[in-house]
Parts: sequence; C-alpha cells; structure tokens
Amino acid sequence: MRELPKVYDPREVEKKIYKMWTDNRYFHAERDPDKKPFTIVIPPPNVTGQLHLGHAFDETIQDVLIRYKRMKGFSALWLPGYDHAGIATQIKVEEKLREEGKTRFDLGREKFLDEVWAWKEKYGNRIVEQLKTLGSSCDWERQRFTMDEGCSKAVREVFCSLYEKGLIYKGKRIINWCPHCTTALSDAEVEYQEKPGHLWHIRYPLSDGSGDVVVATTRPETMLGDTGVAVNPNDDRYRDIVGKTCILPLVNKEIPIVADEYVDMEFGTGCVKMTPCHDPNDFEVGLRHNLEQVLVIDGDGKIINGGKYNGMDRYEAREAIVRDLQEQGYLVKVEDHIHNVGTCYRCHSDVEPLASDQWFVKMEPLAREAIRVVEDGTIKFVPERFAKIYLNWMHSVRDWCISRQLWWGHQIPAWYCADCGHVTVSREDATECEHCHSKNIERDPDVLDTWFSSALWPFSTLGWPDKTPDLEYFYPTDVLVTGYDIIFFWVARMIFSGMEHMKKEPFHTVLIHGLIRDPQGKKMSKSAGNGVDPIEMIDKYGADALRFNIITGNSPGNDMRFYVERCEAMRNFANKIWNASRFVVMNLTVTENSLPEKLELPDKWVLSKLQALIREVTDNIEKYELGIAAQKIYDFIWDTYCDWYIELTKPRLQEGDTDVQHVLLYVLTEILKLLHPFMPFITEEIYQAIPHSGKALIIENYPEYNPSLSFPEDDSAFEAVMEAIKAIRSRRSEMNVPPSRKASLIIVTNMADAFTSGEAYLKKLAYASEISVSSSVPENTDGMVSVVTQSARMYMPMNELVDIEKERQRIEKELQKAQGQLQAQEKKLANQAFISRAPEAVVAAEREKAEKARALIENLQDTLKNLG
RNA sequence: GGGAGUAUAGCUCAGCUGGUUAGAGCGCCUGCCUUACAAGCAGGAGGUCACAGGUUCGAGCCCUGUUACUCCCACCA
Repeated sequence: MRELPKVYDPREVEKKIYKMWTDNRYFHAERDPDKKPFTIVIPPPNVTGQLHLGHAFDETIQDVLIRYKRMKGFSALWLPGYDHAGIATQIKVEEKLREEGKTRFDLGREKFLDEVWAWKEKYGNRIVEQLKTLGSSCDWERQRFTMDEGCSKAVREVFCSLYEKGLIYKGKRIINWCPHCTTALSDAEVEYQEKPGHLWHIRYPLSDGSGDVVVATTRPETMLGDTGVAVNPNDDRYRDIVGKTCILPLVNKEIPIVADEYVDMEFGTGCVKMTPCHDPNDFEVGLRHNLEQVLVIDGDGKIINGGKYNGMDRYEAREAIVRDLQEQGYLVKVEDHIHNVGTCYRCHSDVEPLASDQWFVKMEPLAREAIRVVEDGTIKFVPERFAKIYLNWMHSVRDWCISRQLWWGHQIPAWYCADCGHVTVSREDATECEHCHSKNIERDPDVLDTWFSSALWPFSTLGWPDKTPDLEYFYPTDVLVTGYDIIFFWVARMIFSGMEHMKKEPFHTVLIHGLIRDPQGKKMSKSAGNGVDPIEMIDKYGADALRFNIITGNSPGNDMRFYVERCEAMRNFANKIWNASRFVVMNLTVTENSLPEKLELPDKWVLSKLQALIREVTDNIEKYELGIAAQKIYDFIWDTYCDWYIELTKPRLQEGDTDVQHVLLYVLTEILKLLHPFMPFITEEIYQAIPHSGKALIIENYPEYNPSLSFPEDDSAFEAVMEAIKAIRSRRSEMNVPPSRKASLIIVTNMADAFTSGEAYLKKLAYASEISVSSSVPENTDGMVSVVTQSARMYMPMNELVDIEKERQRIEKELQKAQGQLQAQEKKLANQAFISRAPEAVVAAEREKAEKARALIENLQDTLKNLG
C-alpha cells in the first residue's frame, strides 16, 4: 500500500499504466483451450489518418467489451489494424506532389508507390499511438494492414475464386466516375445532394422539316452525346413522330426518335434526349433500341468528341452550349429545378455517370446467403432496426464495381493477351497467356476498391487462406462495432464474404452506434472547423473522462452531441473516485482484502446495494447497454459509496474499528473492478495502490452476483434510518440552522433496534448532540421541532427557532399530502380489476406503499396531537 | 416515391421487456471551507413526457392519426 498523491494527474498516470499493461503483455490473447475465445476485429482506421471523435467512440465501445470479457475469463482478442484507404491516401500523396510541382505520372507507377509507402511509414504510426492514448487494449502483436502480405494473399485468392465461379466479371456499364479522383466508384461511394439547378427545354427540329420535338434536360452539355430521342409508346401527342429522325442542334447530326416505356409522359415535355454514355437509364434504352454510344465527357470532366467544345470543362461547356442554343434559337425555355446530384464520398466533386469498362462482383448469388443469416437471426443487429436497413439494401443491391483507376491498392490480378485477347486471372503473377502461351501479355493497371480488402478483414487478419490455429480458434469473431454510416460499405460486404469464403458468419452481433456531432448537432468536419480533437480532450481531462463522456448519455444507435462540459464533469467524477480512494488509503491499517465476520447495519446495507449493482451492470453489459451500466456505476460510487457509506464509516474509523476498514476496502475493490472496463487507467492506478491479491486489475475477475452478501431486511432497516437523516437535514435547512449548531434528538419509533444501532450515524449526519430512542413521546414538546417519517417521530429542542403555529401548519400540510397519496393508493387497491389482473408483486408493492403511507399519517397525526 | 429516427426540466440527454412521487449532467436559488474531494457537501426550485384519439386494472413507454425536425434509400430526364 502506498500513499496516493493529493491531486490526480491523468497524464502521468495513464502513460505509466499503459506501459505496465503492455510490458506484461496483458492485451495478448493466447489460444487457450480452457478458455472461450472472444474476438473483435477493429474497424481498420485509415493508415494515414488521425484519430477523431468517431474513432474514439467506436474504440471505447470495443475496449469496454474486450476488457469486460477478459475479466470474465474469456481469451479476449481485440485485433488491431489499418486500412490502406486507396483513394484517400493516394489523394494526399498526390497533393503533396502537386506542392512540389509534380504529378504521379511524372514519377511513374513504381516510384509513386514508393512515395506512398514512405508516406504510410511516416504517418502510419500516428494513429497507433493515438489508439494507445485512448487506452485501447488491442493485441498489438497481431497488428495487421490491409496491404500486408497476408491480406494481399487473401485478396488474390478471393478475386481468383470469385472469377472462377463466374462471380467476378468485366464489362462495359454506366458507372459513377469522379473526375477529381479520376476513378470509377461503386454505388455506395456516391452521396446524393439536393442542389438547385435548371430544366432547359431544347428544340430538336425534325429531319423532314415537319416540325420539331422539345426535350427537357438538367444537363444540356450531355446533348453532344445524344444519339436519340425517346417518347412513351402510349403518348398520343408523339405517336406520329416515332420512327422519324431529328437533327441534333449544334452537332448537326441526325438521330432517331424511338418509343420506350421508360419515358414518363407527365414529366417535362414527354420527350427525352438519350445520352447512352452518360446516363444509366439512357444506357439501357440505348441497348434496347441499338442507339449509338458516344462518350463526350472524359475522365477529367472535359469534353471530347464534341467539336468546338472539346477540351472545355463540363460546366464551362454547359454555359457555352446554352449560350449557343439561345443564340441559334433552339432554347425554348428555362425553368428552375431542384435535382439530386451525385457527389464523391471522398472529395465531394460532382460524380459523372459514364460508360466504362470495369470489373464487377455479381451480387445476386452472394446476397442470398447474406440475407438469410440476418433474416434467420444468425447475425443480430443491435439495435435491431438496423437489420431492416441492411436487408433493404441487400435485397436491392446491384453489382459491385470493384476496379479503381488508382495506383495505391491491390492491383487486379488479370493479364490481357495482346495476341489472342484472352484474359488470364491468376493467383501467381502470370508470365504467359494461359490460353495461347504468348508472352505478349500486359497486367490490368487498375487496383481494387479499398472495401474489397476490408470485406475480408475478419478472416484475412487471422491467417486465411491458410488454415492457421488462430483462424481455427478465434473465427468466427463475436461482435462487430461500427457506425451506421458504414453498414453498406463494410458490414454488408463482410457478411457475404464470410458466408462465401468461410461458409460461416464472420460475427454473431453487429453493434451499431451513432455519430458524434458538434454542440449544434452538425456533423463534425475539417472543412467546417467544428471538429474536436480527442487527443486534446485526453490531454486536458484524461482518457478516462473522455471515454466516460462518450459512453454515457446516449442511447444505442443514436447520434450524440459532444460537450466539453461533460468531459469536465467526468473529470470531476474521476477525481471523486481518486479522493474516495485516498480517504480509504489514509485510514487503512489492515493489509488484507477480506470481509469481517461481524457486519454492522450500514455494512450490510452497502453490500446489499453492491450486489444489486453487480447484477444490473452485468445484465446491462451483456445486452450492450453500456451507457446504462456506466451510469449505474457512477451513481453507486458517487451517491451510495461516497456520499453515504464513507460518511457513515467516519465515526467507526475514529474509534479504530478495523472491521469497517475491511468493508471499505472490499467495496472499493469491487467498484474498481466494475468500473475498470469504462475507466481503465484510474481504476488500475488505485488498485495498484491498495492492498490487492492479483497482479493487475485488468486481469482480475469481474464481480459476480453473490446472494449471500445481500441482506434485504437490514437493507430496508437502514433505509429507515437514512430517511430520518434526510428528513432532519431538510428540516434544519428550511430553518437555516447551520451544521455547527447541534441539537439533541428524541426518537419515537417501533424500530428501536435500527435507530439504536444507527445512533452514531444520526449524530454525525443529522448533526445531533445526543440521542435518545424511546417508545413514548416526551411529556413536554414545547420548543421542539418535530420531524416525521414513516418509521419515526423525532423531536429536536430548538427553542427560539420554534413557532408552534408554523409547526402545526407545516405538519398539517404534510399530513394532507400523505392523505392524498394514501387515497390514491386505496382507490387502486379497491379496484377489483387491478387486484385480479395485475401481477402479484405489483399488488404487494402497492399494499406495502399504502402501509407506509398509513404509518406516516399516523405519526403525523400523533405529532399534531402532541403539539397541544 | 419508399423506409427509418427523434420530440421528456432553462440547455444536452437517460428512462432497459408498460407497474412508485418521471431521473442525470450543466445552469439556477439557499446554506456550508463538516479533518477524501470547493473539480466538494447539504437543502431546494423547475416537467399537462409534441398534439389528438385508442388499447389496458395501469401508458413517457404499446396501437392509430396529426404536426415539426433529422437521416437513409430510390433517382422523372
């Protein structure tokens, strides 16, 4: 046992404690056949990213679960790692190059990748350090990276096996293209934003000179790629012109007018220009009617195949085209129109839909199992409602575009033969065409979507495709913790990947949390400048305070606002525990943590409360109600332990009672264990400073409910004493009597035992000078203040402070209130329907309440009588 | 167009399967440096649980409708 310093300094303590944990390898999970495994794989943060509050939220939840399970005797593995984050990382390195006046093409692929790896080495460690600062008990010995050798092997295996099964194919489709990132994106990577725009009505003259058609468009620049006009076959207005051709203005090209059900007669003019290369619907219509495909916007968002507009940016071209149309008399009218524009989830540029040759994963066959395991409950979402969101998406999922026109990532293992055109897809790097054995082959330059490798994370990190002991022991993992914003990106893809490649669900529970927002409820972002740096918060208030702030005060799946003030409050809580512990240490002469044979009333009371807490907290954690569990521990520590129990021990400690020391120490230790998953640092630090049997709190056993330490009768007996104390305090406060003015106390009660053994506590907490417990009322109550509870009538001589008339009024008021309450209770109990239909326990509780109300009323009436 | 969420004290939010007098933090008022803690202690004020119906012995919680705000999906050019 050692002295605790007067002020708790989280900065110093946290560093020291974390080192102690890692030095002793407490985070390392062994494959112990005698233990059950409990596994969480971390949602891999961007390797070059920085920890933000979203991570802090996510990691804290995982750390609480892992620490809890570790203490519950599981071999708890929290597997850490990082994502190469293809687009995000490549953009950052390209930005750096741009500052040096270079592009990636100046360097060439190989040198550029060297640059990215160097970048990764430089910044890849920062986030690791930040995770450690937060207290994350990850098994760092198993740290992985989505582009390390093992993960690369897994990616290669998956790509090849899906290709062999016909579940990966290459084809020309309309895909989402980001002109800024210059790559294709998947549907999930497009965010739609409502933006104000216009609806331009443009006149296309009929070739035969018999009139014209007017089309409406939100994107006039795409007219350069128009290869037809479509109308609805049931539209009487246009029946005559179907089959005719019209002249595309500016381009001066003859294009057909076709009839297709796709066209909505109600919208615009009922005539739609068809741009097969830049609109998914037009693409489909074009295929049905054999329309020509003309690509007019290239990968940089510039016009091609557009005559005089070539080389213009798409928005520049829009202005020019509208101007020209107007000048030449083709523009009929312009309307304001709000429409949804797709934007890139990484850079927020407007996405350009364009026809392109890309690799896809065929989703329908994979989705089937992914749907089944969620529908049949093999995988549960917490909260449940997210299962619906997942299923909706999975039911209507389209093929997944997985090729990216980037250099940073897993290069697609496909080689094209220049001689026979065959595509060789291979687990080993190909040296010749597998079909014609020509050496004249070239590898596909594209890389895979970052999420392709993340999808394999739960098993690639455990060694798959090799049959490793880790995979055998730790897979399937248990809980996957993440925000609702990446259910589609990641969770969905892990589920179908796990089912396809492991034939086993990757986890049984998906624990979904919300987003952390700023105090105004806005999303935190770098550009808005409203972000809060968790590291700064840790520095100021301690990791424990930040963790506790984040874990409490929100309900599962809901967003939460972040308040610095709450960090302060939690810092205060940490300090409260610290000082309570200091108090215990200062008063400790015993060196062993054990319970005495003889327990006094408050001891039994606090132990009973502790048992109830243990049961509830464990229940809550098992149901992933971490915030509720944390709140209950908070309340117990502050209210039950500090404000009541410690105060109650003071008289006994002064008398040199060592039994009470034991109880103090015992309860404190149990509290530390309960709290440890939430506030790991301060609890460990205190544990190390008090007498303890184990080596470290982190590997202690989590408290178990023990009914032999629950004493319901003593519990309620002591509650009666507490009630008396509270009533006296309240009375004194109303009368502005300072604690320094003690008063003698006469207690009339039929619970003499409880009040007699509680004398010392009444003296201390109710500021009594001397106490007499009797069964009869004093003869003369003049000049006495009366305080009444259900179990006692108490008198305090206060002489000059007492006004009989006011006393009478006050007690009459209390009496009235109590009678009102009793009336309500009696009414309820007189209700035959209630008696017969409500559960017995509820009725019994109601009867007890009525009893108590009657007791209180009786006491009040007697007191009134005695006033004379 | 489809789906989901939220509405509880001045502010931010809890309230777990319907069962006391609806809670916490911050803020506010009163009194205390009571030898662990003023980052504290004691006492207190403050709520027709969005609105209207319904189910039930009993509703903040369940059902229906309304209003307001938020989000996701779809993408009529």
